[in-house]
Amino acid sequence: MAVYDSRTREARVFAPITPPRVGLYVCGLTPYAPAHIGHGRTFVVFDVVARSLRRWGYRVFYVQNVTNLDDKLIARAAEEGIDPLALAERHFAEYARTMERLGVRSVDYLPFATDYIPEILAQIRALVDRGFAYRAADGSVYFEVARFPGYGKLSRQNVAELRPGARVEVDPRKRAPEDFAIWKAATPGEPSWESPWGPGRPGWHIEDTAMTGRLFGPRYDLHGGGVDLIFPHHEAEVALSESATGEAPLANYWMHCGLLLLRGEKMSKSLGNVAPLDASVDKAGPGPLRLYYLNAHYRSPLDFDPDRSLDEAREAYARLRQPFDRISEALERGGPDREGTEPPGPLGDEAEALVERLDATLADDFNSREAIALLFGWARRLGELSGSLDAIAPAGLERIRAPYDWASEVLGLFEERRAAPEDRSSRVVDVAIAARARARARGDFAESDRIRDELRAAGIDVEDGAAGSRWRRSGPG
RNA sequence: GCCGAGGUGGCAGAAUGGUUAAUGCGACGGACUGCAGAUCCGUUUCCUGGGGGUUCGAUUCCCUCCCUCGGCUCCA
Repeated sequence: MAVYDSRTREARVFAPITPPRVGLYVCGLTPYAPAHIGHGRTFVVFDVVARSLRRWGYRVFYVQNVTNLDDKLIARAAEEGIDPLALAERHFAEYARTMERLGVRSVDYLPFATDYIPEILAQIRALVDRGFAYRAADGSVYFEVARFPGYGKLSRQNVAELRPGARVEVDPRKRAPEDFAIWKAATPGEPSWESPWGPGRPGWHIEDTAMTGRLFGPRYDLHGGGVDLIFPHHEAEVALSESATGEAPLANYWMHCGLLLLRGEKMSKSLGNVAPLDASVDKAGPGPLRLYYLNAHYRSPLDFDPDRSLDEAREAYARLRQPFDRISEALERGGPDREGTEPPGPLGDEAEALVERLDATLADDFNSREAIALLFGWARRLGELSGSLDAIAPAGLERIRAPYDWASEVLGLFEERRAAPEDRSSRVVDVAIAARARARARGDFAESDRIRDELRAAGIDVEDGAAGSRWRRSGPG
């Protein structure tokens, strides 16, 4: 398995510190507002990373932090007149529901920043004691970048050439513009904790290193997040942890997910170009949305067009899953004891070889796009024999379904199909279809069309073919 | 200004120092159908930002220019 490490800027063979265990840490959400479709990309990508590693035998401990207290949360909560921690809780609950719908279930632990205050204070203490951090007059504590010579090695930034204040105003309490707050002095009315430097709350960067220090130790295997976090956030994490512990590197591999752009630009509240994640799951369905995300290399930027991207993904997803549905239906119809033939030709062997190839493709820096292209090839292959599936014995059907099972396990596709097999065997629908068949047989197309329209209104699509009528649920797949 | 990622057909997006540059969407044609949709098959063999260079051969490697996007100390 090889992964592109954004620290060394090259693809490297993956070797965990203590195999088969893998510590995976991904920067999660600051739940000050509902998650948008760009967040979804990052979390689906790392869901596939975790699924893949587990499939290949690694025992992954996947941690994704939740920054449940920061300036934006406090500002937003003040607008709404509620407690910032409660606001975070509310948006986090929605986020968790959306992740569940999207099939993102690989995360083992979602620690909240405010649950790690003792670890944060301990790390600040270590940094102050070692001379890497200083207390400002108001009781805030800052990390002094000039004391850490390795600063910039992750992002390859040169401190002298940065442009302070480009996006965020420079805090006058700092000794140097590049210093950053690790403890923020309390403001009346905001949540705060006692500390040796006065009451306050944690800065952003130190929450991650306090958590990983506690959960993984001074070094761990894999750190992920969006590319927009490389600087300053991840650079600050490196500086904090390596200064506090004296051990390096903090993470052996850094994976950075490309941004999802909305018509060429990053989503932001100020531009007003935010596509909410939950509504996108509603519109596209979990499977198509995952397909959309995974249909680009994770490191590439991905351009989202709200007018067409989700529709395209739905069309493609429906096409991809068609043979899978046919196989599953054939299996359900006959039961495991149904008699039948072997799959024609060497198809079963091809399926086996394809699964190996899919694993190899994903093992090459998680090239999900290439894997999807291979899966479409398999769909085409199976489409050629769609009519004769019924003749194949259950064991044979399961063999040729193997690439789809792979896609389900690793990419998280087609899970909705598995979750709701009862949709396929609704007696009521079968009765309506039978009534419509009788109407068609006697040439009563007005009645036949009326039944079809009513079924469609109820979310059932009817398809007429040579072998009779078939039906399926319409709507998000 | 500095750091980084990109520029591939109508659109979204892969890949590779070498026969027709994947895959999907869309479009077109056909099969199926009472019609439609869905599905299946086929076609879309004049697509690699501009200019240099290395090479027998460059979309791929090197240089340069242009453009877009991201970051520059609280963004997935």
